[in-house]
Amino acid sequence: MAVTIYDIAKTAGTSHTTVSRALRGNAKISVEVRRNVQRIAAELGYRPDRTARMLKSGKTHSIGVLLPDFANPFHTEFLQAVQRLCQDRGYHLFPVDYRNDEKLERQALEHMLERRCDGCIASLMRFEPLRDLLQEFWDSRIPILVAGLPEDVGNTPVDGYREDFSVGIRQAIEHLVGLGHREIIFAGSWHEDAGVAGDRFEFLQAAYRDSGLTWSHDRIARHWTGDQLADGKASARIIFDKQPNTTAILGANDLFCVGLIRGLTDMGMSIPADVSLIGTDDTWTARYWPTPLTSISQDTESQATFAVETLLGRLESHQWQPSQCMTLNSELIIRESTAAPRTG
Amino acid sequence: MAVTIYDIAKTAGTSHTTVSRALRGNAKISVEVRRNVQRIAAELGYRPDRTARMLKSGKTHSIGVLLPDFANPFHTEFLQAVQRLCQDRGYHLFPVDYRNDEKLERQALEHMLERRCDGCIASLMRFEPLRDLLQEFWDSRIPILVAGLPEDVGNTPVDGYREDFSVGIRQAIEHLVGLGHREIIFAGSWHEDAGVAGDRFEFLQAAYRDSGLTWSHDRIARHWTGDQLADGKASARIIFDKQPNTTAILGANDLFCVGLIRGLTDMGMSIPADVSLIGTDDTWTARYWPTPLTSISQDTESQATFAVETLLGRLESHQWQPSQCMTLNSELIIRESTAAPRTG
DNA sequence: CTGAAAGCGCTAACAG
DNA sequence: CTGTTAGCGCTTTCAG
Repeated sequence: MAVTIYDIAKTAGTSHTTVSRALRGNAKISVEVRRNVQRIAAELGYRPDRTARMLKSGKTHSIGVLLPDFANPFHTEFLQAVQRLCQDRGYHLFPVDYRNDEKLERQALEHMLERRCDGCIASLMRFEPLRDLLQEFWDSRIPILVAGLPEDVGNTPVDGYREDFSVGIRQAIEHLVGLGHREIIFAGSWHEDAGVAGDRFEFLQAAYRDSGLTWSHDRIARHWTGDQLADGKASARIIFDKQPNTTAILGANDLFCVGLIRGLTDMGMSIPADVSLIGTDDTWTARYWPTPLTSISQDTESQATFAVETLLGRLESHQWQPSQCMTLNSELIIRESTAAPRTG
Repeated sequence: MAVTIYDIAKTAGTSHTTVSRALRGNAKISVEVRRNVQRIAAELGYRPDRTARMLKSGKTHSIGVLLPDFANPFHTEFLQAVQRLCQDRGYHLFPVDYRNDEKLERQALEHMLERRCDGCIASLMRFEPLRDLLQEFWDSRIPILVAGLPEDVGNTPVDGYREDFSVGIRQAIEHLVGLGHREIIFAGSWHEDAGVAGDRFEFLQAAYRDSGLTWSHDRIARHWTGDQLADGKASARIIFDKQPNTTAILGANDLFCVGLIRGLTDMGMSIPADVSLIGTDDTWTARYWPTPLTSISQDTESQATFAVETLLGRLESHQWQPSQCMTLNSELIIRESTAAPRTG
């Protein structure tokens, strides 16, 4: 059916090996033979079969990128950054959206193992139940880099990075307290026992205390169905039903915030007049929102750079010793969604 | 390195053929042998090598999905819809974001050919310069389905669908004229000679005339750099510099509208008090925006369904006769971004 | 029901 | 510089 190097070899009157070499230009081949082969290949409409190449060479030149939700601008911005970095290095991306579904998440990881991706970058919901697969990646010598790696990975050998939200959260709380807020809620949509969000609570707690606020678990409003927009919208009511005195909210991610704003608006509240809001991630939604969102910013570009460099570094140097984890800083960007609370 | 069926065969004391059969469950294999093989495979941590499977069987079980911009919710919503439909049918998606870059677009298409995708769904910038590749897909018996197929595909054999914007645009113009608008601009960010947008102009023109408005090319404001958000933002000023009497704008896509709103807001204009705005695509941004956008809605779900059904239909039935093109209707959804123009 | 043998399209020693 | 030979890991006839 499709034309192969054998077809080219036949019409060129040479061996398929020569064709293979001529087409890729590495080896020493006489100029005329090369040109002739290339001409014939073009005439015949030859396309190399990558699946064959992969099998033979054991390299797929592809990096799997596992993300929870392509609808979330944070993840697509990250993906685009990764893509820009990879394409110059000759790697193709194999992006997978597991849509906040743990079953799909696991399947996707297994799929990457079976597809023999050269490497993998993954933003996981929960680290814990995937330890076995992560170990398998390591054993198969497929470097995998995990975004939002929890503090305690135990003896599971993985690379990764983690946001240090302590700074950003502290700045956020101080900013709000400075404006006069006392009733601040941290709201978001995450899985009950997600590791990442857990980390933030300690920072939160510390930040609250250091700013002279009393801490209690009521300060956290979690609502999870897997749909960030809907969860955000629903949260508006939930928060004010339980804590009617709330004057400021920290939203766990920008997509959730979009939903939250919708919910608040529907309740007749406006931002920042009735309630102050701080987003997290600082995606285009935060920047372009009619009332631009004050946000705790993650540096997507740095994350992507670290991820790609670490991954390709491992790939190209075959270093399999220590696993790396980088900590990145977060920072508060003040815009217009925060203001002094309504008095009285 | 990795464990193969030969390794399993050896420890199971059988042939690799039997192992292959036992593992997939299709062929007739005695229950005990099958169980034994499966147990050993699990113990050894066997993972089938998909690249080998692909090469041997000639099927990759993957559908390439080529899209211009993952940052645009319209495209990711489509992608997620396609994914939902494909996963039940046993196909994996291979999504590629060509980031509005014609060079990357072409490369990606070639890559799918070389990766031997079973099929392909593509939303292209311009049809014209890709005719040769589209023909190649057809010749290679790789069904490809093009979103936003132009009216005139000549003799290039491709499947596709196209939005019929005439209805939506007519409704939009009538809606605006009904509210009292006379100075309506169609604004967007598209490549100079993109085929799709061209279609809309005729509808536009007809719709303008039928509503008793005078038509001229000044009614169209095109600004293209490839970044929808930035283009939208910049367009606000451009539009009012040229046409200060504008009272309503039709935005070519939702991401562009987000930018446009930003630009308008920066100029101190509010929606719909100072200017009415109608979006296109009706993504979550339109629905969740603080002032929910009146939108010309494309039915993403229908598009995805048609795309997947047509593609898999071809794949499974090996029908290579007539190429199909479906026309889908658009419809105006009225929300809060449109109102009567300021009098005087 | 099971095994032996062939080969998917390509790359990579190893000889010439 | 070029050709011969041998697989990569798997599926698939074709005989037992």
